[in-house]
Amino acid sequence: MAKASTVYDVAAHAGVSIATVSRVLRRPADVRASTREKVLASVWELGYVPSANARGLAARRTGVLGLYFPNLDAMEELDDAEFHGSGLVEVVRDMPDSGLVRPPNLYFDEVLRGSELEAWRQGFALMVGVGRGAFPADMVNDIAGRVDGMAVLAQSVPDAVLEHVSRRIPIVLIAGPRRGDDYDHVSVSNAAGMDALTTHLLDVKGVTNFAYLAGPEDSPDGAERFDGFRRALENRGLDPDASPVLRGGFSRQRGREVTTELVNTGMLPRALICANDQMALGALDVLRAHGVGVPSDVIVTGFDGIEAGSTASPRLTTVRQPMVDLGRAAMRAMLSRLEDPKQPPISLRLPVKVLLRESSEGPPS
Amino acid sequence: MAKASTVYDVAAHAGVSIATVSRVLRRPADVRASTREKVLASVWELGYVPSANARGLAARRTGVLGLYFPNLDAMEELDDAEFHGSGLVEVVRDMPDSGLVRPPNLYFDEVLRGSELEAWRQGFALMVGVGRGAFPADMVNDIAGRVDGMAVLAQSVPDAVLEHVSRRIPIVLIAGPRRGDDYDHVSVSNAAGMDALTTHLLDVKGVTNFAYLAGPEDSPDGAERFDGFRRALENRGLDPDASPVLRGGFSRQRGREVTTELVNTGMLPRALICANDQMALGALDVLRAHGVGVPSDVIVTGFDGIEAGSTASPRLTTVRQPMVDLGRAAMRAMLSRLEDPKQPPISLRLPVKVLLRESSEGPPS
DNA sequence: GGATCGAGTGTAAGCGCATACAACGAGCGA
DNA sequence: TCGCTCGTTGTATGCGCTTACACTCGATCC
Repeated sequence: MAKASTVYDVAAHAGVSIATVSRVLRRPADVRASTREKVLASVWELGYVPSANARGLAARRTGVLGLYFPNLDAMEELDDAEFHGSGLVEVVRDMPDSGLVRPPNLYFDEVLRGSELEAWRQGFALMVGVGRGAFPADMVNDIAGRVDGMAVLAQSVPDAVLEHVSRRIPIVLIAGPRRGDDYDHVSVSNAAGMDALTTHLLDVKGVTNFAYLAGPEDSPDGAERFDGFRRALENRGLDPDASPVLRGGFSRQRGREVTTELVNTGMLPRALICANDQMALGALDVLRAHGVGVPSDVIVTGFDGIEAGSTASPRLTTVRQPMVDLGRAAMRAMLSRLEDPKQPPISLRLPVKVLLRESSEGPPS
Repeated sequence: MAKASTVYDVAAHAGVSIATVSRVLRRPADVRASTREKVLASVWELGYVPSANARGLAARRTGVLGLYFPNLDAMEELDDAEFHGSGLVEVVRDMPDSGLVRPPNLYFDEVLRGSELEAWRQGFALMVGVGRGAFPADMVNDIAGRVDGMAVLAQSVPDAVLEHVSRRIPIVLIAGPRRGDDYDHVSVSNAAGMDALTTHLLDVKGVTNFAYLAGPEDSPDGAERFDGFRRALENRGLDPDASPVLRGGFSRQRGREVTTELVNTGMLPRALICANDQMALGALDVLRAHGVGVPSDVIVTGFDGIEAGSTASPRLTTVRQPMVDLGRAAMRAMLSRLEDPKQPPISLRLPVKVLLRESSEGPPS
């Protein structure tokens, strides 16, 4: 690493001009085979790796797509304790509530994988940023300066900032509400999914007595799901306002708290509809602890389709979101916009899948 | 996005020179307050976002750290079927083996999160790359040209390529074997962890009859774990070669297959030690299906500490790797190398934690 | 055999920014 | 009052690459 070599070094070493070196790397067909090999040999010998900065500057494109997340995991609060463990190994008894579980498989992991996959397929690299700290807007700006386009997760960026950076690069919104026709937008069928699930419980399982465990007030996805729930009831002539609605916070812990309330007040419904899987898992925790049978006494359902729901017992009935596809679709929309900036706004709704499992259906046959 | 504005536009609009614009953004304290505000107003009005390429070129650093993974998920094989679903919602009965489960929470997700966190803390952005396709080396090269330093997951890059790019930027190896003193290296105490777990089984549970479900031949981590297993037996005067060793492939499916063999041949041991959690979960699947009690008849243990292991039933005894910390440590090592290129090679071993759960200990008290 | 053509290569002009250095003016001490 | 310093701003250069354009030279054509 003494001093990274440049096109000039390679050109000198191979006895050609820098333009030829550049051509060998960009459009090898334009160079005579013998020259090409000479240059490649020099590249290898000098350990030459082209600077993406210089290339991007000259070519007016970076070849990078960006993905920006809000900081839902609050990981910045981790301290450094683990780096200073006393020894190499520690043996502990891990009780169900030890808090030793690892960070859950977040929504984001899959969106990220999908994004990376699609970006790669199209020949782009992917840059990720997580909004946290005092100045998330700075991070957005920073990323915006590094990429050819950026996908942004719902509500994670103030409108003003979004508008600012969108003057430089195309922006794609993932999930959340559509914001007018200003940005391309990909999301999933939240309402239709919750509607279908509720309708199944109404029609097939004959449930009429519900409680709804809602997400935080400000979640647009949560709101859409709730709408779907209400719509299903209305379609069957039931009064949607008759079902108690408990406000949660999308966390397992909040699911536990709210369910505990329900148990303590003796107001357990026949079916507990949760706005996401985490809360539903929290509900299962509490119901099991109180000896309430699921689904015999209470049916529990979630939304998202996280892995933990499929290994819980009973396995959790849920609505699976195509999160990987969400990421892929976002990148596609972005590239399509890059190709044709003047096309009309893209707005994509990805289909969801209701997964009926033992928390609503009973033991598998 | 008509045309991204530049320093020149901002300078003209604010009636200052480009140097002043640059200063306002880089070292605001060097500029008189009134000028600063004038410039910032222009920045905002013009939707100016500085080009990281130009900045990086001029400043000779990118402000980006890289993370490179091998493609263990084989996700590129996904096709586009899901994009063409017939409707918005589909309702399906999801049996335990429907294959509808989502991609597992990979090792990588957490390494990635840790990396991003630490990079952010140090004021860097993170770029990720997954090796796949015909020319993974190209991807490595591409990333290397974009970043100030790169962390690489075990065995994912050929030595020659590694050596090539390491002439341009510092490289940190994550997990896997150390390769001489050429690179900085962070890993976990695989052997010590497996040793401690096995020793617990020997001393506390009184197990003497083992079978070992090993990973693929070429996994250095797998080899270290196996060494730990053998070491524990030797330390207690047992013959390590007496325990049958089944070769797996680190996948749940392989775990199932191998365990099925064990069941069919009636050679079930008292304890089945698996080289990772995925295989252990596969073993649990099969044992449950055959009515074999865990841990009453057979004790099962894993390695890694993935989330699915903590929601399985019985919950899986395992050795938890600090994967998030692994990512963080890699970034730290990189930055430390960046600060002082001449310091001696860094080699870090992170501690692991043996988590005793119901698959070895029986029901919680 | 000279004009024409095309493949292959070189020349040179930026791309948008950071920054060393120069320039300038106001405040200061002597 | 003169020269000096310090704070503030402008000028000019270069970071490493891509690419339009010019150029060379042997092959082709009439």
